[in-house]
Amino acid sequence: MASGLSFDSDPITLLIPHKTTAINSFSDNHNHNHHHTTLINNNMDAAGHTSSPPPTTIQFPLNLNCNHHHDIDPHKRISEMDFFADKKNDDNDNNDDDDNRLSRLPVSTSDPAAPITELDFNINTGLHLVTGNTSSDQSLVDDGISPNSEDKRAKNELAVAQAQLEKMNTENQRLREALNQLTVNYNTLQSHLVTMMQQKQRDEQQQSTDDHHKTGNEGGEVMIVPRPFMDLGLAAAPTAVETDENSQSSSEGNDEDSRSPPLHTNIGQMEEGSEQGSQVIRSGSNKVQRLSSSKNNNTTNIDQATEATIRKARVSVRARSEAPMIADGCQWRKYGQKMAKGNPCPRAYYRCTMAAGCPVRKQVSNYGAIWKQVQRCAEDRTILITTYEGNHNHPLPPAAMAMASTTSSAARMLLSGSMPSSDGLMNSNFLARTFLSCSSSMATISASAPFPTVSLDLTQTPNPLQFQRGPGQFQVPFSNNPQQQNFTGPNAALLPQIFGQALYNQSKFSGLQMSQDTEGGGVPPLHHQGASPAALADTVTALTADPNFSAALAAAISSVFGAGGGGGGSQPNNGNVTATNSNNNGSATTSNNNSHGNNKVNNSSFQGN
DNA sequence: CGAGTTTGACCTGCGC
DNA sequence: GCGCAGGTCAAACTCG
Repeated sequence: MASGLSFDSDPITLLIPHKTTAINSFSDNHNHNHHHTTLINNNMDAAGHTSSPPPTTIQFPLNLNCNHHHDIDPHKRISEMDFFADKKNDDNDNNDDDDNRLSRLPVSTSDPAAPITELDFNINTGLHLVTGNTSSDQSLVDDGISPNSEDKRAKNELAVAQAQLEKMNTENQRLREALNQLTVNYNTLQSHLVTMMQQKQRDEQQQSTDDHHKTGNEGGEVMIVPRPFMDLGLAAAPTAVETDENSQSSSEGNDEDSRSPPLHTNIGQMEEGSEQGSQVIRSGSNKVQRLSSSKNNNTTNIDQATEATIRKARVSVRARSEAPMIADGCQWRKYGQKMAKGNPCPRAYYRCTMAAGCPVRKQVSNYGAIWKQVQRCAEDRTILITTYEGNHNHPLPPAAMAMASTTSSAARMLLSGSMPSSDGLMNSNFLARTFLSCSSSMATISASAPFPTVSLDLTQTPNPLQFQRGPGQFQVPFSNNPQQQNFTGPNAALLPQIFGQALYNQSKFSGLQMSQDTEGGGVPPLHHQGASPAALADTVTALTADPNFSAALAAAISSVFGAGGGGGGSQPNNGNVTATNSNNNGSATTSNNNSHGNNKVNNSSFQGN
């Protein structure tokens, strides 16, 4: 089992020391690979012979010790011989050999009679008989009237039985593999089915949307969101691909082009700019609200409403940082600022500028939100709430992708509950589940108005011991941007890498889970690709059940976010990942302005973009 | 001069 | 219907 859950060089390797705890927590449920651990515990408990509660574990040492032929205890011998006896008796019914039956009795029952001693010895080394006995028996048979003829015959039978056993084992193995393969195929088909159903649903919605769009252009009042650009809930790779056709179909009469050059490959602004002849394309989100609330009362109201709800799903990341904005790997441009009621700090509105028309927006507010929620002290200005909304319609750097995947997965999980990850985003889904499973105080879901929101609270103070973990644990790859290595100490810029690392680890973990299932033999792999949400949840739960995991994860992230709070933010980096000196004025209301060198808000220096 | 930010005004939805 | 609050726009402003 220890080898089965080996995390190799992953930072999550830190789980290993606590693995036994986790193992014991769920080994009782479904993993037979853990019986070795259980066996050890039983043996330890067996010193008193009374403290081993479950009698079921008694059977497993027999299987586990099967490789040690010299350690066969009487129980094992009996069980094996009984098994042979049954088989032989079945065979003897056809062979009608009375002598064999008679000679077999002592063998099968391992009768402690005298003749059995030698036979017993042979049995103990019986595995060698499979290959060696035939020839030796023949040589013995050449003796003709040897007094040991019955023994020879018995050995011969034993060899045959042994061969049969091996054959059966082989076939059993083959069947097991077939079962595994079948299960995998089943899961794959199920995923395809779900994908196709979703695709069909989207197509239908798209069709109705196009109809609405046409009528909206005619009437000049209906604003249609063509496709889930801002789809946090159903963000998937195909979305970006499908964007093109949607954009082309909806690009007509788009006034958005007046502000930004037409870019038909990234037409996220179509989402907002469907109103023909409208002077100003305002309030994209409001349009979405309009879409969901009043305008679409034709056929697919429920679906539209659902999709609108999905579209408006938000992911709020609450972190502790002195920087005015966390670095999530994207370029942002501030387009507004508003004083929120009851919030002493204004809320800043950002729009993704990595691609023209990217619909992703985010709101950044300081402690105000928490102030409003729990009346926190005003000194706690390190609390930063970043709310993401929308889905990028362009390629993202790895760091940004990690964050985007995390947020979108969290939103998807919020909206879909246990939707199987048929879209290949199971990894991020896993991470989201991980986050949401880590702690109830770490992740909260607010389905209340106005929009369903997943809040990832990364402000929880982790276990201080987690910070003492050695290098290599939660190691953050800086290779994406060598310039970042100039930073000393943790930095908010590391967050995407953390997420990405977690994603990477998660993918490896899923792979391990797979192999574990296939090799365990006891548990059919029913949840390889997240096809079984419950099983996946079990896995996540098993992983996150270890408080050290959540603590370590929170520690890593909090250490990233809390760079400023912990004194690591000596430099006025202010969350700008770029290695250039971002002369952020430190104002709480204006974030990342005038980042000289690269005028983008942040994170623009990722390689390869 | 270009790019990004600031900030007042505007729009919209919602509750009373 | 009115007022409030959230969200957005765009002219003005800042900065390199």
